Amino acid sequence: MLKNSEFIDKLRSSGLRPTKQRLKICEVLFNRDKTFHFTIHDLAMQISKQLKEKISLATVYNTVHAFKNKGYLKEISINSDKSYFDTNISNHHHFFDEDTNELIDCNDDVIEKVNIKKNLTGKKINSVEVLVKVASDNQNQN
Amino acid sequence: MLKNSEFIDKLRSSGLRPTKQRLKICEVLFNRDKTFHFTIHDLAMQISKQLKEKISLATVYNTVHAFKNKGYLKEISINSDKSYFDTNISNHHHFFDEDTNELIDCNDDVIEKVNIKKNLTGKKINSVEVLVKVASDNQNQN
DNA sequence: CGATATATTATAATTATTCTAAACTGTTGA
DNA sequence: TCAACAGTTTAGAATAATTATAATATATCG
Repeated sequence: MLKNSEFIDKLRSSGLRPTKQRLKICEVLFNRDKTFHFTIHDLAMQISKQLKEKISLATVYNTVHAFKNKGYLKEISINSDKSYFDTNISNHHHFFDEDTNELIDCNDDVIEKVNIKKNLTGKKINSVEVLVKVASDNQNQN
Repeated sequence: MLKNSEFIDKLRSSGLRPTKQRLKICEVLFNRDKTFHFTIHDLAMQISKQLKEKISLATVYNTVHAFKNKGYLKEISINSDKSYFDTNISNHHHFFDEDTNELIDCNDDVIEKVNIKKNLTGKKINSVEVLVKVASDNQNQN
């Protein structure tokens, strides 16, 4: 659970002024105990549920991207029509439940460190993401 | 290098009648030595480059999805505005070059088998995909 | 070949995301 | 405190990938 001043710090360090709308976004994103996996649509829904007024989608997109660029949010590689983000920025991987389109964190006890033994010359590794797609045992998906 | 009759088999087993357009799609997809990573747009471009006439995008989408569902093509999990596919359907992983938006296969000597030590109850693992995002060493991306 | 079911196509519809320009607000300095 | 300015918000337009539609064309099977 974070305080307002922490949200302001997060915004300022991302190059954004603290405004009413952005503070609300921070509250929905960061004022929680557990990791939050979301799409922009999810986030906008939660915000308008909590506020009477709506926040413009453009503002949500801009703020989320600023946080992503600063490293306060992680974008997750899934092939989907939407982009998924994660408030857990530590190095971890995911299950993706194809039945429910839900993302679930993989803890350390699920996947051990993936070792990249060779890299492309002249390139730097920015991230290593493992996605484990699962589905109900008694039906064929895809 | 495959023959026309092999394309017809592929189409038939995917539940599709062999038509002129679909055979052309097969040729572009499967008549090659090396793995082909592509987006629908890439594929449509290559086809119209090789033919005088254009194939409707709808046909390309439908055919690619039928092949994907049958397992002749693999969809790759990347967060992008487009979907990427791979003609290499064996179990393997990828580098994604963020400078060029290019996908490169990881051979066995790059990543060893990823071991999933625990799975969600009642779920079956459909795939395990590792994506290694790289970028030029002397610039900051993202 | 002829009948029928399936394909192709151009175009419209849909959806996520980005862009735009006008109205609004936080900030800074007097 | 207040004015001026730079940065923000917003609705709505623009863009781009993908899917749906419905009329026309083609493959298949007898």
